[in-house]
Amino acid sequence: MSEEPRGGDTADTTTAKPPMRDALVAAAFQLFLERGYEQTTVDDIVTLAGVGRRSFFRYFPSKEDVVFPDHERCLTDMKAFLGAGTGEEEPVRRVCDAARLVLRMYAENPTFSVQRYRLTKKVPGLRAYELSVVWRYERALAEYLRGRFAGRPDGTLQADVIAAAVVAAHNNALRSWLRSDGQSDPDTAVDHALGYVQTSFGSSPGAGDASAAEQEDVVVVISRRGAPMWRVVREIESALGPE
Amino acid sequence: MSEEPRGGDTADTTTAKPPMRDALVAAAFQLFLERGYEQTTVDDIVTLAGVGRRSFFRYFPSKEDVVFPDHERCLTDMKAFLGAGTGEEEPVRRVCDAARLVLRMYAENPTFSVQRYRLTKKVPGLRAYELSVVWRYERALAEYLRGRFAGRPDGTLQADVIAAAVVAAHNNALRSWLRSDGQSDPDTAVDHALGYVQTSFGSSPGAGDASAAEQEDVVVVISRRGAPMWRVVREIESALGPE
DNA sequence: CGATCATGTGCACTGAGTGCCACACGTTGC
DNA sequence: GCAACGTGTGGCACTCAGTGCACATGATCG
Repeated sequence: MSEEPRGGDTADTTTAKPPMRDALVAAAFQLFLERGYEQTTVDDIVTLAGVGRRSFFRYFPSKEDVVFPDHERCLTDMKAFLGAGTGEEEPVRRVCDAARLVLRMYAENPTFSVQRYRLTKKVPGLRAYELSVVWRYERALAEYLRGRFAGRPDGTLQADVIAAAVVAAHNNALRSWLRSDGQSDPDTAVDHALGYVQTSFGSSPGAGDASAAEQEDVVVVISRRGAPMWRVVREIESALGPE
Repeated sequence: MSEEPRGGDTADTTTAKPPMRDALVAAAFQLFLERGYEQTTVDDIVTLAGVGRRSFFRYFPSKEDVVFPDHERCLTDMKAFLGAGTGEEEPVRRVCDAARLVLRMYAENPTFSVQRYRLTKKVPGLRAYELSVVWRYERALAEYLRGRFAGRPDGTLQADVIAAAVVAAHNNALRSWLRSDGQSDPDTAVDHALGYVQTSFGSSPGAGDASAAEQEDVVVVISRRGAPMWRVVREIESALGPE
């Protein structure tokens, strides 16, 4: 695999630390692909990488972590992105943009992402671990939305549901891209999927995004006699657009 | 795991239970509660239960499984419920009803559910395992919706998103009930949460359920010029009434 | 020079999970 | 009665993931 795409040892502060870490990832994936994940022991990895067994667990807290080497950084980036807002953005749109950060990470190394996808699809243990990774993204989005929806009735409920919907839509598009071996265009697929979520939860998906703007904006408003007026107003408000 | 032969020979699937399995669950929870999950070894459990170590793994494929002894049966029930429909039901409403089966299982043993909730909240390993359990429910709902949405454009996308939203809403209500030590009313909370999902995805939540019928029947319909007509029709149809 | 710190290694240990075999039963058949 | 069975159970012995601890190196700093 790619032994060390980043050239200089004197690189930026974020990512240029460990040569050994990358060597372990490369050795691990080589063995995983040629003989399977469960058939590969940590000892096999470290002997191929030429390092001590103890060093493996210094870089990766578990054997599964070597399969997702960059998710920790991506989660940090997502939290930073969500925390860097002015607090005036449309919340649903904001979490959709945050989800796109994950797609960007996958799209940076298509071949690596596809290989990992095939692994996680086959190995139940890796699928379970991936779930816990995805769950942390979802929690980050939900926590952000909870903050933005504070005071709103059912704020935490809406935050949890929308976060789950955003993650599901993102993963749906991401998986279809991975299934195409990275041949299709991931960005338009994710835009389309997230557009569906935005329309479902009553915010116009467009506003600067031409591809999604023309697709669908249908919300049916029927108010039964006796329905609380504050709810009618809220639905209309949220249906009409970005706050 | 479940050695239940398909098709009830005696009573239905709930009551044909090995005594040893229950003894193991009881012993395990006693130790988990008094000294913690990670501080309890499988040897501790089997010695307290008075059985051999090997028998533990005969009934539970892993140590985590003893914490969720009845989810396998519940998942089977959910799949059976989804498969038993006539194919004419309103799909979103159907998966909401399926999700209520999970709530029912939790509500059957409130004290047990609350104890387990406290455990999973504290132990990261159990949280991860719970995620894989919840994921299987979500996949069951999504697969059902994919079948119902077959042929529809973006059918799988809508299926995945709605399934995720239903699970998130259900879990939101379930957790608030668990946090109240089982004192609040779980059914109304779940009805309310699922009602939010149903309105978000364009189907009236009421229709036969009196408690939910009077609470909210407000759907705002705004159709942008150029929106596909089939979607407008579908939204109006589903918003207007019982399937 | 010694002191400190960071990074990598070796070793022994715990504990989960598995494979294999033996034993205790209950039943059926002769 | 005994023999042949299938089933549930217990008892090792083993692999492997993960941890704690001590030790070795090298660099920097006083």
